[in-house]
Amino acid sequence: MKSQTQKISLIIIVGPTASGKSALGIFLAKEYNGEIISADSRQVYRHLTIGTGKVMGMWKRRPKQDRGNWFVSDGVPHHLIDFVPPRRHYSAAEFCRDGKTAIADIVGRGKTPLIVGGTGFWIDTLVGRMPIAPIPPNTRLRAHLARKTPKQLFTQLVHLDPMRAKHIDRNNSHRLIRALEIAQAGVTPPPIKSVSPYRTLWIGITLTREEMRERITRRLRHDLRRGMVAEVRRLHASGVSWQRLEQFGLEYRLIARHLRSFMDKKTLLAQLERVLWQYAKRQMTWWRRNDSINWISTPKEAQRLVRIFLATTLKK
RNA sequence: GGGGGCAUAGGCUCAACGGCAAACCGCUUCUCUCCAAAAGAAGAUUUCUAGGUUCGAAUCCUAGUGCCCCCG
Repeated sequence: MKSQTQKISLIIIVGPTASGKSALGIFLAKEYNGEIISADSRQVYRHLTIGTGKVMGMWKRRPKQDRGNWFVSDGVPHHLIDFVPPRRHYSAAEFCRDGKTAIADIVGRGKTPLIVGGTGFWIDTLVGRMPIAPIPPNTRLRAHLARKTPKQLFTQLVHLDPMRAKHIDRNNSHRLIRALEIAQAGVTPPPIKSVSPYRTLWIGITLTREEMRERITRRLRHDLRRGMVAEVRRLHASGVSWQRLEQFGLEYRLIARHLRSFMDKKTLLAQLERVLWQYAKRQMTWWRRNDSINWISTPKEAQRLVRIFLATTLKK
């Protein structure tokens, strides 16, 4: 049993798309008796496999008398991956909640949790860098507000929650609607800064621009050869709407358009490269302002950081 | 060989009575309190070339160059 005052140690691996996060995660998990919590807003969905770059894995019965199954890749259990039906929505708040449970579960069995993934926002909510309001989505309200212009939404927010209105992006309907949702619930949002219950080691994979481009292209070619287009066709055939595929973004959005003949194969390839590149840059923009990240370029550097990190835990 | 048309940013996109050269996409950078692979913001970059007319030219005139079309 850990003492109440001792924080749980977390290893977090981030990096732009196709940078090799998953492989590094598995490598470190094997090396240091870890289990992986995937932090990827698309890999949570079942049947989104090739397009999300999900690791190859199998659902296996959990050992001992433990209930349920888990997703195992290369002998390493992965949590919060491949478990949500594609037609259902899974939010950052749910990830935050489920992630905490998963961490407790892993630590409870004496293992080290490694959070690995490309969705920076989700990771930040999980580790307490970015608190979120415990107000569930209100579909009816959202549908109602969706018809208003950002200007109208902003005006409403000024009345309901002037503090929030002060800082919000007044052109961004998504954010305005969510802010109104929270305001209507009559709950004061959590403080900007909260104390994290975790002790964290952030590891970020850096690549030169050329390397990033190369990896994206290579991975894209590989995924197309593996049948990424067929995967999207299958999803739609099984009842996932074009609209839903559109929401998934990137590969799913563009391939869905291709399947509806909005663009030919050549255009598709060019567009895919483009949006993946843009995505990778957006990811980097998110992490660039996180000073805690140790940027590394080889597994050896990561290994060294982890060794030191875990050694200092034991001393305490 | 003869006739006609077109030429505006990185772009098989595209606007501008002779009066501040716009838009869209891309590019660069940024934002982020439940759609985050989402959504939003800011910025850089342009009138084919050489002359002429004019207070003033992307716009009118002349020539050149390139592309397209028609007639032989």
